[in-house]
Amino acid sequence: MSILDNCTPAQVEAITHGDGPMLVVAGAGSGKTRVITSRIAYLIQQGVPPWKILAITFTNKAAGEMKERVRTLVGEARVWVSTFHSMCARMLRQSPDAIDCGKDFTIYDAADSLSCIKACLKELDIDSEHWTPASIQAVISNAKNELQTVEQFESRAGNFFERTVAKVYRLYQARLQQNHSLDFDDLLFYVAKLMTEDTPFREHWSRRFDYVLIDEYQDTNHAQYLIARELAAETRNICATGDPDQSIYGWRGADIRNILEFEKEYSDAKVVKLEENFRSTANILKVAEQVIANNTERIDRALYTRGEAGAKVRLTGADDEEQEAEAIYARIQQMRSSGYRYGDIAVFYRTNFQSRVIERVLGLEGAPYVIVGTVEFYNRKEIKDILAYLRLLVNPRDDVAAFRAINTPPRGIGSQTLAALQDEARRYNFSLLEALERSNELPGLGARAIKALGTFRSLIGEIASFEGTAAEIVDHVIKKSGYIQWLRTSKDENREEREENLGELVTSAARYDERTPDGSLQGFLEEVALVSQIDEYRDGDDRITLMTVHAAKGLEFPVVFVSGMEEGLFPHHNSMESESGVQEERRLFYVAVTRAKKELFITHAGSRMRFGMITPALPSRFLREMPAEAIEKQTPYGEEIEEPAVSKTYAVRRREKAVAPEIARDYPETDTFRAGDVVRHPTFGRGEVVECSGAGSRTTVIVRFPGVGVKRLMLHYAKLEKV
DNA sequence: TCGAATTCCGTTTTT
DNA sequence: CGGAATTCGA
Repeated sequence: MSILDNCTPAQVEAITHGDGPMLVVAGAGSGKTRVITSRIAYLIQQGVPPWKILAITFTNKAAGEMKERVRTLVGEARVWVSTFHSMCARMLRQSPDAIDCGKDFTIYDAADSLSCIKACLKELDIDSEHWTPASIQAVISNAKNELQTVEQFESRAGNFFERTVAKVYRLYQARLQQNHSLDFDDLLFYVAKLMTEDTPFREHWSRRFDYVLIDEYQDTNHAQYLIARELAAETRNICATGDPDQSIYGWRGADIRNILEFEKEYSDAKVVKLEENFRSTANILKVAEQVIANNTERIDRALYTRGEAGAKVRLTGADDEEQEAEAIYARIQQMRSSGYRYGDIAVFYRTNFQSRVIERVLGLEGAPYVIVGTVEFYNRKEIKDILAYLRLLVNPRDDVAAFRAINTPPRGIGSQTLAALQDEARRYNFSLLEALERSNELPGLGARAIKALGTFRSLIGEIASFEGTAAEIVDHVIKKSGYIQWLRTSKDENREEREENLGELVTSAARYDERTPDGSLQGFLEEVALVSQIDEYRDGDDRITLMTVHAAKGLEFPVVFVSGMEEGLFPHHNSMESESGVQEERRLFYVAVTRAKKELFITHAGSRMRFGMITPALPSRFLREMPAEAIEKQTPYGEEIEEPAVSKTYAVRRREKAVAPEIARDYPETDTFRAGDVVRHPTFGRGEVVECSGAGSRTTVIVRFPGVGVKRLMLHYAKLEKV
């Protein structure tokens, strides 16, 4: 079978493009991934050595699948297919002198980085009400993505907040270096710096590949843009593919200009547009296209399909999230009776917490499902605990790991002892473990503490001397550290599940050993650090897939549910203040809709439990942007709602009075209520305030609604009016 | 120092 | 509501 079979002329044009830069602007469902894999196969057929081809994908899962497809097409596996992050880690490890700590560095994930930042804040005695460690982390992350060094950031810091962040950035970076650790952003940061400023490094890597292909180019940030550009500098055979309408990572530093200005960067670039959609029915595509047309910051283009109209997109308003989940379950069963399998079905949501209700209802009903993301496997407490020991074996200077391992399970090393140890380490510029080595002479410690430290010291020594495969080491650590014994005797209600997870960790190490014969514990840990949520997900099982819209990027399902379409949730509060924020949310919705092949259900709830409180919500503005002729409105029970063509409401079932889907207003936070006030609520009607407590955005009002009951509402969300 | 009890606080989205 | 941080008694 030829690589070009069943391809459209535009696809063939992209696949067979010769040398020189090329931009493939590919709409949703236009066969973009297939074009890239086919192009790789084509290049190999044309005699390009496979090891001279580099393909960069967005996730490791996509990388694996792409490699597999190339193998099927031309029986070749020596192509380098990887994500930016994995690739950068490999580049740094292959260049021993590239960074100060050489090639033996540990990769900190977001949680490790956060605890490091917390430690820095503590050390600097910064304790602000207003700035969370996470917000400081985000600012530092953005700075790194923009390639701002500590010095540059310091010189640009204007206000008090920025100057504070600058201090943290400096200390954080120093700690990372001392710990021989890199966070996610550092991987890109260092490689981008080296590619632009270090001649030997650049020369080596820009000659390494003859062809560079980058997928999801619309989601690259500045550092990634530079890395890609320099990697392809020698031959200029760069092929970028993406879709500006699917740019959904602006908050992470992704710069949509990278794709919009590709033609400026490469004036001789060939541009191929793939505008035929092969994935969705006409009705689904119509909904997607009409909604995205509301974005102003956009290149005008229209996708088309030659496929059938298909079923209308079904829109359902439920009273609350519980009913919404039940409605989804009911429609799922309906879909099954018309021939779909569980595995054909996906449920999307904007934020992770929404998965809980859906999960609960599906579980109650006994429907099989899999959640992609949420508390990912490697983020579980017990896993991170054991990983801390493993990381310490690979990199004894990893203080974040040392801090975690030293008293888990508890072995008599409390905060006092730990503080003394840290003082010692800081005074002599030691790592925590180095300070531990001389802990016998540590001043101000009691005999008990010294003994406890000695126990831990010999434990680490014992574990370090153990040799074996990654799986054997993991197993050894779980047992020797006393962790499993501690877990078994603990009162943790999830202890059995946790023990199973630890078993699963050994299994995954064993799988790594099998897959990577020349692997090491370090290799395993690196893989663990860089796996994404979606990488873990394997389709094929006959189960319903639950995931965030972000995680759904690049996937497709015959049946799709997009849930929680409410103002404040989708679009999300934090994005609603700016027009560009709303536009990114709209692109996100566009991504969600275009995942569907045959059947699309969109749902929203009139109220939702948030922070343990019922918070009312209006239908999302995006719902009003959908074309009426492609929509069918349904009750939560699946009955069609006959309504006038121009309707203002989506969610009226119980009450006759319509809730006007007007855009959420801002409510003055100071305008509080008192007991006895008579108020009106858009859903619950008239009521009397029983109690009002809290301040600012956390103000809580308890209201008794005659005939409805007593409700606890958050003033920030509740649209309460004084009567 | 430990662990149970209590309070606090959060939610975008993720490599 | 549910996990993390903090407090407090032993």
